[in-house]
Order: sequence, then C-alpha cells, then structure tokens
Amino acid sequence: MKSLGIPIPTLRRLPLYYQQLLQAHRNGEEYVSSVELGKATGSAPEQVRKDLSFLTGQGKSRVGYETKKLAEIIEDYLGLMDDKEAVLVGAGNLGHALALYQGFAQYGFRIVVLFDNDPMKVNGKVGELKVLPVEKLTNLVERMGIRIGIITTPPQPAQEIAEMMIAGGIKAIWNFSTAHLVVPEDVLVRNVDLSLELAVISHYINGLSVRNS
Amino acid sequence: MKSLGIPIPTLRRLPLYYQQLLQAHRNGEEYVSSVELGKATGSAPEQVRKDLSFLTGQGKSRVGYETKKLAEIIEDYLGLMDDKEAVLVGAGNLGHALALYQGFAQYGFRIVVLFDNDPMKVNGKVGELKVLPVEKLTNLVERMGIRIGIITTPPQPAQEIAEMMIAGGIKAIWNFSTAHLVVPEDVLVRNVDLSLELAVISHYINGLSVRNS
DNA sequence: TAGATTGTTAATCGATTAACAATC
DNA sequence: TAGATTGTTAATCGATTAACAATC
Repeated sequence: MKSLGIPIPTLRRLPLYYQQLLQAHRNGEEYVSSVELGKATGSAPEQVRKDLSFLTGQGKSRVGYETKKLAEIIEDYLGLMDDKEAVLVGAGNLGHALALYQGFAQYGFRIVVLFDNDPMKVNGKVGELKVLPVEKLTNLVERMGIRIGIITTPPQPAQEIAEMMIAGGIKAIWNFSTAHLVVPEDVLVRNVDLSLELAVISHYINGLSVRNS
Repeated sequence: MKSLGIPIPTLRRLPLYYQQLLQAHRNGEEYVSSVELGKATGSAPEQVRKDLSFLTGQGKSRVGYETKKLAEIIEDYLGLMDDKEAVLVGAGNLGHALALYQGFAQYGFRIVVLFDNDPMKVNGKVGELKVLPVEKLTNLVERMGIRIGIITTPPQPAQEIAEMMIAGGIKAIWNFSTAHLVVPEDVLVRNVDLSLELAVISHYINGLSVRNS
C-alpha cells in the first residue's frame, strides 16, 4: 500500500494545517507563517514547511502562506470537497456514533447506508439512515458505485465483510474491528483499533505505579 | 513524552500478539511461533521476535513461544490486569459509544463516570453511568484517585478540560477532540483524531479518480 | 538595507528488515 | 544429527530535525 510520493504522517498532518488555515481566514488573516501553523498544530515549523513542500511551493518569504489559497490547495490535494459516499457494516455502539457524527461532512464524507446481521436491527433506522441486511452489501455497493467501506463489527465476520465490500468495488476500508484484514494490493485499509491505544496508556500508567510503589 | 525503552509501535503491536496468544491457548496450543504470530497479526516474523525481545527472552528454539506464559508476560508488562478507572468528558455520540463499549473491560479498563456541560444531559445516565456537570470534574478525579481521562468534546473546551483533569491528578489523556493539547511533560496524551484518517482515505480515493478520468 | 521567512539539502534519529549464529 | 526457530547484530529505509542559502 503505497501512498505514492507523500508520507502518510504528512498526509495526517494536512487536515490540521487545513483547519488552522480556515480558522485564520475566518479571522481575516491573509497570511500565516510556518511558525504559527506549527504552534497551533504541535509540529515544528520545519516540519510544516517540509510537509507543505510536498504540495507546491506557495509560501512567500517574510509573509508566510496565503491562508485562502493554501486551504484550497489542500482541499484539492486531498479531494476534501468531492462527495465521498461510504457504507458502514456493524450497527453497534461505535457504528451508531460514526453514523451520527456530524464532523465528517466538512470533508465531503457521507455514510449513506448501514448494514447489520441482527434481525432486530435490520430494516430499522439509525438517525436518517436505513439498516439493511448484510446479504445486500455487495450488490448495493456495486449499484451505487460506492468506494469506501467502514467495518465496525466484531473481529470474526470482518474478513468476510471486507471481501463482500471488495467484490462490490470498494477501494478503501476503514477498519475499526480488531481483525487483521487481508486484501488485494489496490485496496487501502486503515485500521483504527482503539484497544491498541489502551495498551500505550495502560503501559504508561503501569510504569507510574511501579515507580511510585 | 518518552515511553522509556520500548518503541510505541511495538507497544501497539503487543495487544495483537496477546489476543493471538489467548486464542491459541484456548485452542489448546501450547506453543506458537513468530511466523504464526506474524501471519495472524500482519507483521513479519522478524518484527514479532524483535518486539518480544523487549519483554524478555521467552521463546524456545524449534518450538516457539509458550502461549500461556507469554500472554502473562504481556499482561504484566502492559498492566492489563490492573483495574484502571477513567472519566470521560463529552457525552455526545462518540462519548456514548465509548462508555457503552464492552471491549475495554478485557484490558482492565473501566469508565466510571461521564461529564458534560449540557443541562439536558447532566444528572442523567448513559447505560449504568452517571453524567455529572463539568464543575465537579477536578474534585471527583482527585477524590477517587483517577489517573485516566477521555475527552470527546468539540475542540474549543478541550484544553480547559485537560487542565481540569490534570489539576485533579490525571496522568494520561485519551484525546478524541481535534484540539492540540498542551500539557506538562509527565502527562501522556494519546490523540485519536478520526478525521486525520479520513484525509488518508480521501487522498487515496482522489488519486484513483484522477487516474481514472 | 536588514530581517523575517521560505524551500531545500544534509545530518540525525529511530524503526523495520535482513542476515545469521546459537540452540534445542 | 538435521532442521526449525529463536535472539541479536548489522544494513536499510524513511521520517524528522537542523542548517542555511535564497528571497522578498
């Protein structure tokens, strides 16, 4: 899984800069420097400049980066303004939260339908969104030309669901399950396993206890 | 923020190995090799051995790692079995989902109370958990000796909430807000900003569209 | 002009991957 | 013993940090 050219850490920092640029623009600031961007986002100014140099040289010596213009460049580069439809499988707590979360819309990201196996949930609704049976997954994805799938199921069915998604033409999977997914080369998988973060936190707290006792 | 000795990527892989070890143990397998662990978790076998070597040499040539023993070593190392109480601030969709999620319990992790500003939510309940007003945060944290805080609020109040947490003695913050938190050196912050993942996905899908058109 | 700031090249750092001797 | 597998050292890779010339 190559991201062709740009490092993934850089890619993940771009939305942080983007938000700051929008903010600055709303405040009527025409330019913002790498130092300011860095301070607001927690990166070193060199890092900011390096990251932005992947997009295109836009900064001006002495004044910094044009807020509006650079925000637009990032928008284009990440495709933030394109409408991106997604399906979500697994209408549990986390699935609900993601389906109802408003914040994704600002990046053109929109969940259009949920899937679940549980007969209690199927044909119900979560907010405005229908919950359909998993059997219809591949078909609907294909028919609607959807390219993004979100998995918020337990680990057991995750691989099978990924395959159904891919069969329907999905090219990017946002995997919240703890399963390790095996997919073809041209399919992007982004794993968000919250328990992995717990390990870091737990180890840190554990270290404190050991030292204190 | 140093994790003293062990790389964070390694720390994040340990729970993956741990789950596989438990699984193997349940299946009655006494030993598991680095090749098997790697295949199941998506790491190279060398990576697995390297990671495990941070803990203690436990493997045996020719047979692999003792499932039960290694699982226990990881448990100890990460402090998974210690009861770790946490507070959560921001009883929105994501806050609900985290509060209700069952999966954290297996790592000894337990959210004990929620906080929110919204008078509609305050003094209500989410599942079994009370929702208290944010004014009580510092005090309750201090009184109960809680060391872990979770922030699932909008970005604006996040810094202030972090400070209230820290004032009460919290040492690790799991930050789901998009805010960049500034904290003392001895406080661990783990950021989970889901929109950063969206940037990676969006850029990938964008790249596909460009190539296809 | 002097000074601030960019963009880029080079140096450093840290993690991953490869190689291989040791061992059961 | 032969072969599988570990543990560790060395090589590679990639990202971050530092340095600095170019520029407005």
